[in-house]
Amino acid sequence: MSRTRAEQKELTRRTIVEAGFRLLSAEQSFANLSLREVSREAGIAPTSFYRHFKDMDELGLTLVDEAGLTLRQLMRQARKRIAKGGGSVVRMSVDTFMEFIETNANEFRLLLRERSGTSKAFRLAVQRELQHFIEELADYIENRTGMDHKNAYFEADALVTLVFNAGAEALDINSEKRKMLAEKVIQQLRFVVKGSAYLNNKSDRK
Amino acid sequence: MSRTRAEQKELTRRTIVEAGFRLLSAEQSFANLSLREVSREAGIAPTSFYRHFKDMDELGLTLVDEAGLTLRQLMRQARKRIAKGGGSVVRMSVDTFMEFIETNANEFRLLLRERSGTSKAFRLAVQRELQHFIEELADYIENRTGMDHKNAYFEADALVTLVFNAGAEALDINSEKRKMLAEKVIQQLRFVVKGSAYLNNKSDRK
DNA sequence: AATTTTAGTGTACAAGTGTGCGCTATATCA
DNA sequence: TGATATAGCGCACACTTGTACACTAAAATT
Repeated sequence: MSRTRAEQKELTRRTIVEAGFRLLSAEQSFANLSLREVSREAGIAPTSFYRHFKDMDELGLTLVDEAGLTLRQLMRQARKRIAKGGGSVVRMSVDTFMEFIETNANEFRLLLRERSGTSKAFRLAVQRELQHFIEELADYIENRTGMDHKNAYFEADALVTLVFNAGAEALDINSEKRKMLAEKVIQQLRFVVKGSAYLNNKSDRK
Repeated sequence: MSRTRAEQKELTRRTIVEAGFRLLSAEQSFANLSLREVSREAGIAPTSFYRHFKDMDELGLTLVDEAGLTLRQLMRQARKRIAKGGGSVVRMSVDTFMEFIETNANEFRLLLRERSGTSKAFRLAVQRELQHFIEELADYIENRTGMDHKNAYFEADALVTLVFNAGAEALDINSEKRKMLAEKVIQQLRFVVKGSAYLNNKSDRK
């Protein structure tokens, strides 16, 4: 059993990470979260924190990674559902994303805020997560429509930007207004898709 | 001269406001700015701060208002230039906005960050500033194209969202990459404009 | 000229912070 | 079994923070 010790360590680490997520909310961002606060929530001594993370930044980057992972998993799942023959790709993706925001509001808030936060490392980490979606979507568009890579990328970037921003808006409104919001973003995505198709049809199918 | 006193007060108030702006940067946001820090920068005693603002929140809202005002003035100026017969409306507006971000980076950062910050009052204040542009643009589109109000609004919202986000991206890159960025956002705006026009031509002109 | 108002000051305090240091218990290794 | 490594703890320290309070000088009012 050369494991019990490492296991225990990993367990405590998880406790800290989860304490971190638990403390995020509309009123508290990671930036104004203190090492002592996290330690308290995790039920460990402040100095024990250092056994697992060099400092709060290291914890923060871990949280960003995990939030990104959660989002990616959800979207992959959605893609499976789409492939299996569900409805519109656009609507399905938007719905999935909105679902993510409702059930993982604080994870999303983390990404949203740190994308423009004061730590360059954080900003880059979030950017990387978004880039992931943009490139994947760009490939999909490129294959699907045959348009050149650059324009496919521009289109994908616009789509992700619009959805992400709608997500941010969703955080502050009640479920009544969310219907209107969903309608808005879907229409906006249609604008982009149609506009891109129109501007790229030098010799294309519909 | 029943003024000297009120004048002096207003002067000190300005000093505080400007100290606030001066302390904002890529590395420091308004959220992690302390009352004492601002007072120090303004050259007054911490307790004197209260003669002008109830608390840091009140100062913050003032800063948001002023940043919004600056942006609005710049855009109004741009519109005049456009009316006088300059080039493309889209390119002109984007150029003006990008200019704002270069010469007023910290004002923009303030808007960008507080839009998703931990204070609802701040978020609303920024939202109000953006709404201003969206509605103005929506009216313009509605008059220009005759499309219905809702779709004009959706289009305007998408355009502002895309430009604002490009601004956020611009903050972290060198002027070499900004060219590519400008190209990207302009193309994306074209997507939206064309797509919107296409989807709304039940009986329209070009 | 006497009185009142007020912008700005300095002191003080309680609360919170990150982190260095030395200790303990116990899992791991030789 | 004896030696070693280490996760977790408590204490201590030097800082920073917001703000209450009593004060002063001078502008404004009477």
